[in-house]
Amino acid sequence: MKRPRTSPSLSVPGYPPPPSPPVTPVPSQKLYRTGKPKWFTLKLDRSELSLPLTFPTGQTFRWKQTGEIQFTGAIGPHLVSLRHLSEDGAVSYCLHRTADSAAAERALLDFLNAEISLAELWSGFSEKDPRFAELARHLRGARVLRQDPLECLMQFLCSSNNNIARITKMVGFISSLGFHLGSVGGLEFHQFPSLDRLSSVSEEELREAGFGYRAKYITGTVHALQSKPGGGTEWLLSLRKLDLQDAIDELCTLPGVGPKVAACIALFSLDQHSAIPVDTHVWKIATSYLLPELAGARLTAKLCSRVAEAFVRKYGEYAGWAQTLLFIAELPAQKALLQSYSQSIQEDKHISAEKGRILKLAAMKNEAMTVRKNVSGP
DNA sequence: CGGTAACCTGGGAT
DNA sequence: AATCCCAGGTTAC
Repeated sequence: MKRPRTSPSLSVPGYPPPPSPPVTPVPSQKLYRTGKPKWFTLKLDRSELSLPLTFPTGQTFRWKQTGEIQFTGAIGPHLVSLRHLSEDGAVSYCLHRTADSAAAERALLDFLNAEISLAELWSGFSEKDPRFAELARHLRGARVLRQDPLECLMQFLCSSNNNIARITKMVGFISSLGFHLGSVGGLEFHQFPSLDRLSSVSEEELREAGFGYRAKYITGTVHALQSKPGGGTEWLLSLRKLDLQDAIDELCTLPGVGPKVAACIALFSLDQHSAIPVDTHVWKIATSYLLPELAGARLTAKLCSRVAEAFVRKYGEYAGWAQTLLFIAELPAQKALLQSYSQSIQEDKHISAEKGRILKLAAMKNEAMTVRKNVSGP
C-alpha cells in the first residue's frame, strides 16, 4: 500500500512540489477514511506564525515537512497539518485524525501559544534593541511553541552534544513506541508514548537503536519521573506554576538534564517565557553584543546563568521569545538569507527593484531547501 | 566550588 | 584511507 520511496525513513516527499491547484493541497496519501481533508483558517497570519521559522528551527523534532510550506505533527491524539495559504497570508490547518475536532482546535491554539501576540512582543523588543528590529524585519513570525512537557523533555534529552539529523532519528524511534496516528506525505506519525510505555524500553534497546550514552538518560529520567508522587506527568505539569529558577532546579535533578536542556524544556513547554537556553550560538550572540567583556571565555554553568540574566535585563519577561529570534538569525541558513536580503536592499537603491525580487525568491528557495535539510536524514 | 576530560555516533573535513 | 573534528551538553573526577 505504501507509495514507493527513494530513500528510507526520513526523506521528505513532495519535493519538488507538484504544480497542483493552490488552495486545498490534498496530500496524495490516504487520509484515514476521512475522505478529502478540510482546511480551516487560523486567526494567525504570517507575521504571527511563520511555519518555516517555527517548526524546523530546533524547538521540536517531531514535526515534519510534508509539503512546500506545509508541516505535519501530532498534538496529543490529534494529527494536524499546517500550511501557509500564501506568502503573507493566514495559516490554515487540517485535521487528519481526531476524535473531537473542537478539542483538536483548542489543543492546536494552545500548542501555538495563540493568545500571545508576537507582534506586540517584537515591537517591544525592537524599541529596546535596534539590532533586533533589523532582524525582525526579515524573520517575521518566529514563534515559541507550547509543547507537552514530557514530549519536550524526551526530545531535549536526545539533543545533548548531538546533531539535528541524529536527534530527529532518535526522537523518531521514541515516538514510534506511541499509538500510530496515520501517515501524511509518506511519513508516519505517532502520538507521543506515555510514561508507562516509555518505561517498557530498556537502556540496552536504546543503545542498540543508536542512542549512545543518552540511553541511560532516557531510562533514568523515565524512572525518576515514575517515582514522583502523583506520577511524573503531573509533576512535570506542576513546574508550570513555579518560578523559572525553581523549575530549572527541579528539572536539573533528572539525569541527563543540565542547564541548557532544562532551559529548553522550560521555555518550550513550561510557560517559562524568560528562560534562555544558552548554547554555542547564544553564547556567541551574548559575547558579541551583550557581554563583550566575556569574549574568549569558556561556556561554563556560571557564565550560562550570567548570559541568561543579561538577556532578561535587556528584553524583559519574555526574553526567551527574543532569544528565539536571535538564535534563528544565527543559523547558517538564515544568515545566508539575511545576507541576500541586505544585498537586495543595497542594490535596490542603485539598481532596480527587479533584482531585489529575484534575490528574494532565491532566498525563499534557500529557506525551503534548508528546511528540507533539517527534516530529512542523511 | 570552578575547571577539564570522557562520553556514543556518524557525517564531513583534513 | 585513516583520523580528526564537531554537533544546540552532562557528568564524573
